[in-house]
Amino acid sequence: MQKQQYLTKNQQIVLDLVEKSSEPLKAYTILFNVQKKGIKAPLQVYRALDKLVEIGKIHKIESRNAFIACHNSSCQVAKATAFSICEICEKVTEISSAGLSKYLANFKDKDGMKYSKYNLEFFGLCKKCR
Amino acid sequence: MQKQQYLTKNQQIVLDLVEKSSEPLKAYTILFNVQKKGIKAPLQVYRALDKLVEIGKIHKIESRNAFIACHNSSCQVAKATAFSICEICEKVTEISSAGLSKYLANFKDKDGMKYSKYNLEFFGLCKKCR
DNA sequence: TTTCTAATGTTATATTATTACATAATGTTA
DNA sequence: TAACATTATGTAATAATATAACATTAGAAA
Repeated sequence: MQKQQYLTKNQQIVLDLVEKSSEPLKAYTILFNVQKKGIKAPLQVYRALDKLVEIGKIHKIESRNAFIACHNSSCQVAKATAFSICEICEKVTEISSAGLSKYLANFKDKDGMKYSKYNLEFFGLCKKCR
Repeated sequence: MQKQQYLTKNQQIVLDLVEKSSEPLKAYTILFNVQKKGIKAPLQVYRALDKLVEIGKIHKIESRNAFIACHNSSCQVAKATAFSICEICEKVTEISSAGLSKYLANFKDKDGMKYSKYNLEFFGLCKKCR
């Protein structure tokens, strides 16, 4: 097999669910919701999630152990992600700011090291919760 | 009780261990290493960690579920953290860049929202692993 | 067709984190 | 000091998150 061209059945089932959701979903919430589609075990979910993250279709919100669909058409690979997270209602929004991504992509540390990947999570209160 | 002034026994034991470590430690690794000091249960470790994170003495590396001592004297509160993580050797370094922290502290999203807190994790290869 | 690789299915288990409840220690207020 | 409030502790049980191991299947390439 060369590079996988289409999503597999399990990957598509998981992606459909995550895309329909307005909030980040946890792995076991996903599992519960796809059991009627024939996915029975955690590992089947985690494997689909791993692949979907790898190809940039979804992102993991690390501080929440939850997964959200990518809403940034330019994320073909999961390598530069930024989110805002409301500390009250837990609403999560993907930030797409050209300025921010440019700044971070070019950021060099003291040793002049540049990075191939980053994940940024901002916390605060969303409009509604303020 | 007012604001706690000194660390408690368990907090100090956990902090000592994390500060001595050259790499991020996982909660159960900490537990294993402090059992000789009388800490017996996971919860005792997690409670100490929670407090230490809250007061900024340590930080959690979210993508690794591990804890590292703060090496940035200005981190009195855990509200603005940035790390570089080597994807091969897993070395983690806290980044302290005035430029970066200023940029992120002032970052506003499309709605003009500013954030009270952020966590940024950069990934790449460290000097040794390149 | 044979081979290679990726995906699947399944069971079991490892790892990470919290709930619940009882007790002790310390600070606050009357 | 007594009564109280708050924070920390100890302990057992369990919940939530994630992976290992192994057998099988499916599709693409040689």
